[in-house]
Amino acid sequence: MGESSTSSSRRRTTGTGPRAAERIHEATLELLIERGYQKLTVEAVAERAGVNKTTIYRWWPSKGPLLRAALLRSRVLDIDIPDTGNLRGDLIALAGQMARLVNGERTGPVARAMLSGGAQDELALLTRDFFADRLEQERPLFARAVARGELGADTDPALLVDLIAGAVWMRILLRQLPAEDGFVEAVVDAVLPPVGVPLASVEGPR
Amino acid sequence: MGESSTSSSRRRTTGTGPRAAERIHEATLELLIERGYQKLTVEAVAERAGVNKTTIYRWWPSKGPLLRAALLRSRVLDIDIPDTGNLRGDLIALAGQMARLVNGERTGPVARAMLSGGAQDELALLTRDFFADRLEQERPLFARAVARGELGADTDPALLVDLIAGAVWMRILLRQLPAEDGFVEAVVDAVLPPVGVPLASVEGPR
Amino acid sequence: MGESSTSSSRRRTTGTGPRAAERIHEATLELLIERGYQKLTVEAVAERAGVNKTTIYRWWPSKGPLLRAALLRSRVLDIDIPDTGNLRGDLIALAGQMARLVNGERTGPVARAMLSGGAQDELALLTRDFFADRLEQERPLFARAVARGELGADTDPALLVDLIAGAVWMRILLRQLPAEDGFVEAVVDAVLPPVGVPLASVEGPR
Amino acid sequence: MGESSTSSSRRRTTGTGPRAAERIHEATLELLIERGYQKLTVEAVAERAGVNKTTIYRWWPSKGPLLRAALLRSRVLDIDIPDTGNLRGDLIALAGQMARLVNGERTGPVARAMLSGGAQDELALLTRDFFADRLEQERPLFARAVARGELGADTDPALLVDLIAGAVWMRILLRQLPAEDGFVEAVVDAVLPPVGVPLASVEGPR
DNA sequence: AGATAATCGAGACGGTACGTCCAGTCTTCCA
DNA sequence: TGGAAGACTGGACGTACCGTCTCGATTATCT
Repeated sequence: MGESSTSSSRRRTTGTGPRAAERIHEATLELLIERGYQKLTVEAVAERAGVNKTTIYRWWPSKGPLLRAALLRSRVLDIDIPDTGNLRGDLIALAGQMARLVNGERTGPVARAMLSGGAQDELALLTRDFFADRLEQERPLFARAVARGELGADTDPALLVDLIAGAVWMRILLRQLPAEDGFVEAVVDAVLPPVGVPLASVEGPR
Repeated sequence: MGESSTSSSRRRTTGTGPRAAERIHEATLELLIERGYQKLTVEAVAERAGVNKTTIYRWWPSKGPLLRAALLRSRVLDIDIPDTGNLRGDLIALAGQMARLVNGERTGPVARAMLSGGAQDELALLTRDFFADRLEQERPLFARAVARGELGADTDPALLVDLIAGAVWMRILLRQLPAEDGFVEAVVDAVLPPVGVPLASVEGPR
Repeated sequence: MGESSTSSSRRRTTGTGPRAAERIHEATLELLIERGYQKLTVEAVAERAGVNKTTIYRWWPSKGPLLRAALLRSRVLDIDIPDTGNLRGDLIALAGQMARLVNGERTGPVARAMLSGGAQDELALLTRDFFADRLEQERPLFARAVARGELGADTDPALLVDLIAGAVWMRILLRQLPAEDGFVEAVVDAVLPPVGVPLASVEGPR
Repeated sequence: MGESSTSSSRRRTTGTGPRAAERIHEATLELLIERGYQKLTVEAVAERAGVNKTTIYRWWPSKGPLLRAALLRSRVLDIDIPDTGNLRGDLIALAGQMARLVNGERTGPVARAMLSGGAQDELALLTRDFFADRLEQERPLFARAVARGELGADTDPALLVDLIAGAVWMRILLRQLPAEDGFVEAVVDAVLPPVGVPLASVEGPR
């Protein structure tokens, strides 16, 4: 709005990034998908984007921040907060999204990159923020569940999310096992037993 | 066994690895701890081990397998299967071990390395096998719980383990949050709700 | 003159140089002295002069002409034609000036720059003109000597100057030897033996 | 001798330089001649020599030492000490060699390079040593002249050489004037006046 | 105690990418 | 509307490691 108030040709790029920012971001993601985070090189990004290497270094100090910017500008990390009317449905939808993120042809490499660089590298910030943002976006979902009486008011959403997301990432990326049918449901049900219906298998005293 | 059938000192090294294997493994782990997986270089390992670079390449094709060998020879990835007499205690002990593995000064870098290289790199095998081995070792624990009646016979131990381990790794390594007191208990209790008490009514401190 | 005929403030700068010409010249000479010709960069000059690089490139095509302009505006290359009353005294004074030019803290780098760029670079013009100008200024000195009968009318001043200057530059800049006491006198006397007074050391038939 | 005493295939290269030293030296000189010292790049040398850039950097720290090595291995800087039977003839021959060195199609760029880098750069050592070596080689020439009685025993050969060489370099490289016929003779005669004839009366063609 | 493998070290190499500096050009804003 | 600033392409820098190769020198077992 205010940006275009004075003149249609007002500066768009200043402070924002290089003129070829979009091509650079695209090239970055393409190469991430093709080669993985470790083999992603600034040099290759520059070449594919048809841009000089120095242009990239002028705007991003290294591979990590570059990828971070590319991911933020893209929508691959966006999530879609479900609202199915009940907690179980919402969580299953969420878990399904995660499984798809982690498995997807285009998104899987991104998830892997978060593992690769996320624990110590320059990507650590991205990873932390990604999960933190997700959690913030998911809070209303849990608030609705509390309002519906499906969840105690003192339940910690972070814990539930960590359990579900952790299981999905663990299974698919670290264990490298396929997520069979019913996996996400099983995960959700494990942390969220149907109200009033004890797990059929949990008969004995625990 | 068969190897030493003829003589106690007979060909310890042939086909097994370089003479300086031990120094190489030590150097590898030291450098992993100091620099992290990405900045771990074969060249530095060779130098610190006082060995020629070619010697390392003669025995391991690259960084991943080298680190794999070093980790397998070390005991840092070993787990200690608890037997506290009840499932909850066992799982809390297990989760505590995981948290320590992931947080420890010497073991944290190893865990991070598994994330770094584990999802696609040459370390993927190590990661997969590590978690698979763990699960195998943990099976008796679950068998005891089933025998005690704490768990249904059809419960999938893998799911429980993925939930617990996933939450721990997610929280500490990806979210990069500290594991506060009570975290592991909360994780275990979340997947293992008090008997006969529907989740929705569990308002008490978890 | 003609420039200010209409108005005192009329286009002082047009065609003359950038507004910050003085700062740029100063910065150029400072950096030449600090770093030498080869490491003198337009970029550094711009930064030190507090001016954008393009401003410099608008006015001078490259490093050489820039330095040339800076030197011409400064007085470091000026010479002072001596008039001691006799040729030997004049030449010794001249040679002394050269030695000081070549050795001086502020002027030495300039002399070195003329060597560095003078033989082929963009500074070649400067170098050629510098020595040509010098020679023109020195001609009266030789004319006086001829008038005094100290020199044959057909003596080539250029040759004498080349011999003297060449020896000084050679000794100090190329051989990189100090100019000891008596050096300039020896140089002058070698090309100009005192009339009728054989060099004390030149006894034998030459 | 001792090197080949044991076996014909004994190591030839150790400590001497890269295997492709000769090709590298050739490429260096070629490029020096084609482009001049300033535009001589290690990268281009590597490419022309069919060698990787790192190979060059493994052996020489930078352009200067590389060129120095190339020049020393080549014979372009060699001089040929004349022995014509009299001092004047010897000096004229020497001065002629200098003029040819400085003017030659292949040697001129080398001389220019000595000016370019010789006064302060990494080539300074080369320049200094080149002229020092020359002088040492020329000493016998002057000794012969002294023995012949053409020169006083206390004459400083360095001074004569500086005068002659200085004049040649000055005239051709700095003044950028051609060396007309008779130039070297004039130079020599200027520092070596005809016996018994005071300078002022030397009217003849010089 | 030698013969014979296996193993190692030293030295060098081509190659990729790094991150940086600087040259010189182009585009865009501002006074 | 011309001067200045900012962004850009492009070339080279010098470095770190990669993974490979050759060749002689060591070890360690075998007979």
